[in-house]
Amino acid sequence: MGHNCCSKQKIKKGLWSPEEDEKLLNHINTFGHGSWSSVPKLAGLQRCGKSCRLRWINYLRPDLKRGPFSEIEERTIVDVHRILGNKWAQIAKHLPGRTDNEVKNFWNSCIKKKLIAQGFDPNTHNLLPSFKANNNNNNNIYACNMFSPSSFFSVNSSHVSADTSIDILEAPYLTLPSTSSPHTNHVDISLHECSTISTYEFQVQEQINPNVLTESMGINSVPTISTSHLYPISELENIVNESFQPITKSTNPKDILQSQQEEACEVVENEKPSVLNGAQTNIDASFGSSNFDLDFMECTELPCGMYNYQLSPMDQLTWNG
DNA sequence: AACGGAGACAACCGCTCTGAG
DNA sequence: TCTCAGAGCGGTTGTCTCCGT
Repeated sequence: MGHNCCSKQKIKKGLWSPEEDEKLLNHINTFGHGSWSSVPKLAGLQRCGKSCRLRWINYLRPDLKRGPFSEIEERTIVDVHRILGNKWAQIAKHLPGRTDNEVKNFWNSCIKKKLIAQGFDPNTHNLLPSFKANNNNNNNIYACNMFSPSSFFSVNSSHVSADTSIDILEAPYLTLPSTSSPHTNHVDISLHECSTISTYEFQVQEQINPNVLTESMGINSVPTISTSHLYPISELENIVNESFQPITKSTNPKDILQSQQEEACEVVENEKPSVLNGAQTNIDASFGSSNFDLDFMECTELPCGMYNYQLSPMDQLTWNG
């Protein structure tokens, strides 16, 4: 199919010469681009309007930031991608001076490989099967799906017997337990949301409503929820079995992600105030040190973000260059 | 020095969306 | 409501550079 403008006339393709760049730049600086289809003719270029537009957006625009991506930008890309998928234009909106094309290239050439190297599926951000298999041999780390497809449930190893093995790999959401328990032979339980950036630690309280948690993340924020609860080790397996219940309606990753996004959107609309206040929920969220980007949340239809850079398991992984 | 592979980046292609008529 | 052109987006391909052999 292609675009008609190129087939109608003799159009140059391939890399742009400095002279062409100068012509386009001068024209747009003087007249603006107006209708892109008319730009080539007015600027004296043997290019199609589409090509001119692309050249301007990806290369000539004065507000572009050139050079390598910073670590923060990498984190941002990974985190937003985890929620939105290959929505490069949307992702790029959260990276001032970067274009969708640039983000896309960076993802394909760099981040994707890093994620794979760390055992994550770059499409779903879930653990790769081989990586899961390895973790199944580790009794102290359990992976599950929460809002993010890639999450870790970890148990303090100093308290857990070697035969405590609960496979909750396929649980798409985390449901907090509603039962209270006697406080003997306690172990500490913490829940670490394991993306490349995020760590969640949920506090389980006595009368907690067993609502599905769909707390999500934001960009450039360092909010923390430092929480813990004590359970008797004898009940650990029961607690986990009760607490991590798959409620997925589809095993298709796309369906799961979509439903998660829709649910996240509902949380934004309905529960953001209560989550932020911590008054009507049993989660005590602290945003004291956060520069959480609410614009981002609204724009990407996400609920409030809660994660901690320092504690993220993925942060402890090395990004092989 | 020549060659080939890998990586990074630029640009194109094909499709969808949107707004005007 | 339909059609069409323009704009925008994501996937893919092309090109260049670097590096190892």
